[in-house]
Amino acid sequence: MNFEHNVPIYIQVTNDIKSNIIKGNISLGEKLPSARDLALKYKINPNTASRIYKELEAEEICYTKRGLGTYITDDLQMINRIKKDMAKILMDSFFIGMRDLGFVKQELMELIDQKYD
Amino acid sequence: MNFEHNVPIYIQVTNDIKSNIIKGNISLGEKLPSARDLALKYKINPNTASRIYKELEAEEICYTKRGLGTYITDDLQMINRIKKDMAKILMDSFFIGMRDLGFVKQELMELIDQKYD
Amino acid sequence: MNFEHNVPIYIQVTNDIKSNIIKGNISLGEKLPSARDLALKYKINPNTASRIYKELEAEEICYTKRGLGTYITDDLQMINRIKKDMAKILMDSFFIGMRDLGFVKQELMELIDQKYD
Amino acid sequence: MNFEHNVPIYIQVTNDIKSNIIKGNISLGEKLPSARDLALKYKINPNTASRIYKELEAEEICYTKRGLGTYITDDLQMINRIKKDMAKILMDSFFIGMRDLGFVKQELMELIDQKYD
DNA sequence: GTGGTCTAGACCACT
DNA sequence: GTGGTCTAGACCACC
Repeated sequence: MNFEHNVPIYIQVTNDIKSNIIKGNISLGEKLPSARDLALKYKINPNTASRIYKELEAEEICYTKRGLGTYITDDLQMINRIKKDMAKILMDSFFIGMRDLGFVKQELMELIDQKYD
Repeated sequence: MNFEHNVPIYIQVTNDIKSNIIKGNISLGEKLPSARDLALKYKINPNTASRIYKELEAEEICYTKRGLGTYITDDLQMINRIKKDMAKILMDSFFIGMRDLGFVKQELMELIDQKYD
Repeated sequence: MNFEHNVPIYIQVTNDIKSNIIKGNISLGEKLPSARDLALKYKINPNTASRIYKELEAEEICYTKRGLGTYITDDLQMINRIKKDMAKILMDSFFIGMRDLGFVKQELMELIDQKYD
Repeated sequence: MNFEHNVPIYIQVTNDIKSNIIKGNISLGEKLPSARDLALKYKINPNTASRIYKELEAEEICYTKRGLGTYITDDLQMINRIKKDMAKILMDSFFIGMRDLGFVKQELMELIDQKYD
């Protein structure tokens, strides 16, 4: 994974994991790699890896069994919730930003058409 | 203007000024307020105001006449350039983000429809 | 039994066993299940079960007969001792905590009244 | 401040700050010491101090102005909220614990009386 | 000067 | 072996 400058690594990895959950690459209830292994996988510091799991825990996406590891929540609604949340953030900044630039509905439709050609 | 947490004030004000240029609220060649007045207008620190003008100058959106003040470039193409640049940044993060969340073209079209109802 | 996150399982089970002794669900001199059976009963790791008996032994609440199993002490004063110890710990953290929050005697009395309605 | 063993320093300091807010030693809207100064005051590592402010932010007790410092929320209801939250945690563990030990209402009343003599 | 992030490494409790 | 906490120190962006 190549990290963007200007946006914290722990945010980028957190989002990557969330995307993988949404896309089904990671299943509900699944055990995540240990913080140390996650650090190796993404070539980051183990402390940063811990922070990522802490972040995911704060969002109730995973939980931790002491001494055993970190697991994805098996709450069925969680996936929809984070998909909705992440989409909302993306859409809000996009639509508000484009509106401020003077774009109207028709133009946005055309931009999407171009994008998918 | 209400500032977002987590995104630098100087970026937010810079974008606000750019939007106003694009929307025609600020005209080509127009004189901008002094850094001190800008600070009062946006209720920000004067140092931050200076930085905003530095930023706008670096992007060749305005220029300084010594002893007279800061003026918007009167280059007609500038407006299209910044509109295109800002739109590109918004679209890239939007489309990449939504694609990572598994959204496809059809769904994006529907979201726009909903948004404009 | 549902375990609290953030508090060690071995502490929670230890307290549960102590409570059962105090409430008379477990009698003086009674034989406790083997560590393996305790693990099954509470759905915990056998190592954790061993640790629980070690803990109880350290507090002189039970003792081990080699080859026979683990037995509750038949010291009559033990029950009062652990009841008093556990109550003291609960009360100290409660009273100190509530005092730090600015609660006074009268308010505590009222809270208890509400609690028992 | 003397720290308890077994409970994270950052939790203890967080609670200390919360108590001070509740008791009125810290006012709404007040600027908190910089993370570095907090570290000096409590004789802890600056990183631990940062973590404390992050914790308080997550609970919406304070917020941070970039480059300026950390400030107590000026939400009037915040004080009642955290007072209620902290009291609830204390009371739950107290009442459940005491009930498990077989104490009844009358006995709790008497214990409070003794405590305040 | 202020907070934010990241790395490095140590120690501990829990399973 | 697993996560949790803490220290130490560095670098950066922001005001």
